[in-house]
Amino acid sequence: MAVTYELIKECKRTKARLGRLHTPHGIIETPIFMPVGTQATVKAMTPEELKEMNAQIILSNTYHLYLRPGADLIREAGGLHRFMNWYRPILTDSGGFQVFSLGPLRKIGEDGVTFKSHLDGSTHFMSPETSIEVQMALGSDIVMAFDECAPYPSSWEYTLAALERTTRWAGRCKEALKREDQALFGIVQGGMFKDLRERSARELTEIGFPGYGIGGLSVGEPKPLMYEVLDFTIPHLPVDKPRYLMGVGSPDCLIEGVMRGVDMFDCVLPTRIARNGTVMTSAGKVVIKNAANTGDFRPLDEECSCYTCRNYSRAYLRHLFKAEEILGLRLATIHNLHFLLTLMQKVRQSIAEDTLPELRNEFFAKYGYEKKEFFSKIGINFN
RNA sequence: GGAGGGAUUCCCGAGUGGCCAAAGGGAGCAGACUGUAAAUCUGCCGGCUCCGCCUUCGAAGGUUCGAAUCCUUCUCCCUCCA
Repeated sequence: MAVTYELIKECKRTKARLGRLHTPHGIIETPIFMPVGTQATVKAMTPEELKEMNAQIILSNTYHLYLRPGADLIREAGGLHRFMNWYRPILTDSGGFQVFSLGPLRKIGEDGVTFKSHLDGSTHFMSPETSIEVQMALGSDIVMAFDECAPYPSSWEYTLAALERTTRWAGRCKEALKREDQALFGIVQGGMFKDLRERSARELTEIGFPGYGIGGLSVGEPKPLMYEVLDFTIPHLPVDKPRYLMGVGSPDCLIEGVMRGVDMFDCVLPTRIARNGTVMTSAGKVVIKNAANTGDFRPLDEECSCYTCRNYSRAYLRHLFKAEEILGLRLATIHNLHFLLTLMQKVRQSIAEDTLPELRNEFFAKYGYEKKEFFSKIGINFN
């Protein structure tokens, strides 16, 4: 098998696990956060920068690369790793999420999905088979099944239909994948419904995959609901396979997810909010452009050891964002990715030491989540 | 010396008798962003005892029920002709 999961340790106090994922391009320590590089680039980052912050694996996207530059070109380039000069593991999303996010531009059928390109309006068809075909051309280490991510909220009936289709498509994906150096992960759907999540997990594990994505979450539902779904979904997934919670990346959700048995996460959040001028720090979010940072010559986060925090001040970052200098985006992106990657490093360490609950409580207290939840309950919202 | 044009809320700039606290930008302030149609989007942006009132459109005076808009004088700026 191309990708195998080695379970190293199960936390004594939570459902967290310490593991290793063996892939053709190297070993990944789990739990892990995977930066997203949709268009064969983690926006604003060079591979060297990603390596410096210890990114172990990155994501890319089948739908976007299929549209541009096209699968043939990447095959000709010698695969995605060579094309983008990243030789560590790559996971490719199937385009399933675009079925959700490009809502008005697509039509779902049993055979596959007809998309209108967001680039030029041209019509394209993507099925489980074509998604896998493109992903084989890309040559990613982990290939995701082509699924249907239902929006939130959706009815039980609609969610059931999407889940059943996702299961059938997962089977077709497995049939279609021929390369032995790639591993296919199935994706559990089922919305917020316990019976449907269980059903999806059961059907997929019957087919059998080297890993399982948990999809259809972080689509607008409240966080406690997402945690609840994780609580009743993960016990139905095999212990000896990695679980990948798709699209989740706020620090609190990462910790809560790990405590519920999630091994892998990906999210555009750190890179996107960085470009939009928000950084994550151990004391909570900081909007860089805020007037309060004008004369603040401290680093973004005094506890952070990233390139940005080692060399630059809040005042400088604020200046760069105000002046719309491209370096600002880069420095903020470096920081945010480093922040989450380091957080996951600490999480792994705390699992090893059986101190994850303490880490969680300390982190939340300092980051300000407990406080925020309290104030939002009494109707006050602040950053 | 002569002819003409112009001065609008932090900046640029619409508005030429009532629907104007005054379009639209910009700046400023604050917020959102979770398998990336995102270096994007949203809100606020004269003051107050805020369903109403007060102050404001170079200055002063005037016409009018009513003026940023019309008239008079003044100040400053710009263009052109000598």
